[in-house]
Amino acid sequence: METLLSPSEMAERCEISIDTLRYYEREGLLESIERTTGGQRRYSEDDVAWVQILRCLRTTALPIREMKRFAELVRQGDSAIPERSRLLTEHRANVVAQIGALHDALTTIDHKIATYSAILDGIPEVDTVPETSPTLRGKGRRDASRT
Amino acid sequence: METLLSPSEMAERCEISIDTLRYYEREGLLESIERTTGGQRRYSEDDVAWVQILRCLRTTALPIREMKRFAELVRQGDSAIPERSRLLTEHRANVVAQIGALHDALTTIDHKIATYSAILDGIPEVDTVPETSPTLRGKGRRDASRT
DNA sequence: GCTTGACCTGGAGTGCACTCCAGGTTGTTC
DNA sequence: GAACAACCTGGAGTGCACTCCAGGTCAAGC
Repeated sequence: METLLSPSEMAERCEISIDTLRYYEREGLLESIERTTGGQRRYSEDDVAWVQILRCLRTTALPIREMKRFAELVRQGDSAIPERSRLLTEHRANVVAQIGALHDALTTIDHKIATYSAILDGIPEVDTVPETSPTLRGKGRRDASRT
Repeated sequence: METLLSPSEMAERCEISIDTLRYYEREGLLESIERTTGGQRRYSEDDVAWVQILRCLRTTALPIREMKRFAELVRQGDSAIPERSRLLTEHRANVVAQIGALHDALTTIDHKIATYSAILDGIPEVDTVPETSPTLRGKGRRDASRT
């Protein structure tokens, strides 16, 4: 009753290329994929779930090397759950840090965009320290924003 | 009165390697860096500010190719502000998408960690659909979590 | 049973963003 | 003025995560 997926179906389902699927298998991230008598791969729903975890980890920039380690721990069964938990918890901190860094960058980008809008709206020098005298500084600069 | 920084000072200040600084210069991301009479680089505060923008863009995965385009637009002065604004606004959407993807991944990771904790605490089968009968399914599986 | 598209393998190639190196020059400190 | 670290250039090398390729096999429709 279980539906098995051909490579192209699997690729579409997981939003990943067939080549990447084979690459992951070669690297040992994917194992014991069923085959037809002719030797063609057939992926199960469990395989889909596992690839989705792999994708989640890749999205969050876990290196393939670490994903291999995780896959190895999964192979070891329940006895390796504490170690798997430790690995994911450590990685979680990285993800939180990444989100933080992106938030900071977003603030910078928003500030820059706001500065551009201000300049386009004719409000002068929003991005720079106001000059205390009308003296022209900075090598005779003419532009409202250097960047 | 302006303090100029040596390459190593600049590297430390911007948290970037000297090699990367030179690489950026070669690629045209950094321009008209001052030199001593002997030919050694001296970086200004403006250079620091610009490198910090570059770093912000790299943090958010803007490709070097796009950063070059942005640098080119900056070189063109105020007339290119609408285009710069457009570029950053487009990129902003990517950053927001990245943050969203990381949030989703974080949810998945947290769920996984919670499952592990539940297993370690002895609560069975939290990660899977409860069985309607005590029949053992899934190829005689013995582990509480497949992944 | 023939066509045609999907799939197989091992291995080579790609793009990106650095990173390192050799061989020489500069600048600071004693 | 000698020693020695920091710097210079052009170019080669690296690590990562795919991605592509050649040459052959499989399977579904007509």
